[in-house]
Amino acid sequence: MTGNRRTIDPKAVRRRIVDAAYDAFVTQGYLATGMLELREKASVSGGAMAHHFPAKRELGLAVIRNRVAEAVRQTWIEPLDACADAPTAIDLIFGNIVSELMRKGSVSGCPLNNMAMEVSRHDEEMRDALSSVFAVWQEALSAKFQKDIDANRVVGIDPGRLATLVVAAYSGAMAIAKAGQDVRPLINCRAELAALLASKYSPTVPAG
Amino acid sequence: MTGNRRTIDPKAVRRRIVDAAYDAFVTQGYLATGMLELREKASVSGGAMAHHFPAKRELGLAVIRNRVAEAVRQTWIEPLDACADAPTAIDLIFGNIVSELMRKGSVSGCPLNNMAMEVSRHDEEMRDALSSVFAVWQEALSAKFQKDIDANRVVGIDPGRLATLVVAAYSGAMAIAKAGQDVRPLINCRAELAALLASKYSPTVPAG
DNA sequence: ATATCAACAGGACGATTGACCTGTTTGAGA
DNA sequence: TCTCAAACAGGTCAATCGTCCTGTTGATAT
Repeated sequence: MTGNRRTIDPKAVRRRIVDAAYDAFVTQGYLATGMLELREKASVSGGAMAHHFPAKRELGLAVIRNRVAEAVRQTWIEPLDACADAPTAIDLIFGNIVSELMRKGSVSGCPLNNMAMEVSRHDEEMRDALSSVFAVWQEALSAKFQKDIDANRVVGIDPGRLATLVVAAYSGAMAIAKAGQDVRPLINCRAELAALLASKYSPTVPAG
Repeated sequence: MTGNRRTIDPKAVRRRIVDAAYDAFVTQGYLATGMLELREKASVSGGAMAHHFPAKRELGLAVIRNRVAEAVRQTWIEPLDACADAPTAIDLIFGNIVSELMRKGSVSGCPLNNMAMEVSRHDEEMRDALSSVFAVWQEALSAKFQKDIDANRVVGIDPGRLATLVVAAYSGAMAIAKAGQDVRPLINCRAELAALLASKYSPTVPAG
């Protein structure tokens, strides 16, 4: 019996490491997570870890560029493309997040925001990677607003500025929700943003 | 010569430590700051540090309850009390922050947000302390909106919900600004919030 | 078959962390 | 004046950090 044959599968090993790192970085934080802890979670030896990720910061960069960027794409950009207009998409996205948080029972925060707060001051390369994810997110939202303008669904808005506000409101609401372990900030921001967008999308005139 | 007389001034020593800790926690982060580093910055011995703060988390709690809460009070609650109405105050506060950040040339982020992201998942007592600062902040803003309602300056708004949106937009904009080392997210959110509040404070009627 | 290198195992490395120790000095009350 | 607890000095402690080492296995090319 040669049952303890060594399995050579670099892609799978690398994926296990990055998966474990993404989960740990998002829930516990980058600095609070040790390489030894990740080795155990991913069930890889020190040699394998060093082979794929000689330094922790390379693992951090991989998590940002692969997992965090993908998470933003899935939760925000895809629904944006699927919905008819921006307000519908934004309300749907907030609803999805709120539902999932209530199901899990705890608020671990926005992955992008979590990592950005912690590492952006220490490592310029990570900061750039995180900043570009924010930029992609905001530009996708801005483009959606622009589409609504082109389709005459709305007039008199600044797509870029409005996109910044939505992204900021989401990130901030998630931060407050995380600090209080309470989803209500997200619910409140969802309602306020919906009302704000509704008033912009349904034209009004001054009454004075 | 007895020139090296030991100076006994517990209040001053404690204040030096907390000052150094607040500065370091806000700019570098809680976990990224070592106790030895703080001892050097505050020029205190290991014995003095252990006497005043036997554990790091007690220092963290002191920073949150004394310095972070005070910072929020000064930058947000005081201008809120000084201004005629909420929109004026909010625009002033954003303007102050933007000016100071442009003067400094770097964005270290919102002190409350920075600490909340990092420690709220590890220490329940710190999380409660941070959450209560968020609550005080939001309630002060909500009370100001209520005052404006009582004074007939505005109608048809939900003070609590609107306060949540403003706090979230500020926190989130600061997070994006920090990640990109760029004040424009704050400028954009300032403009959008000003427009939003202006439309709520100057009544409009549907035009369709 | 043999050479070769990526992939992996297991552990050791120095550095640094937060905590805490014993001993000394100071100021205030008895 | 004497006592004693608070305040402080200086250094040590085990634990853990991230990194890297040597050695072995497996797949691939020739």
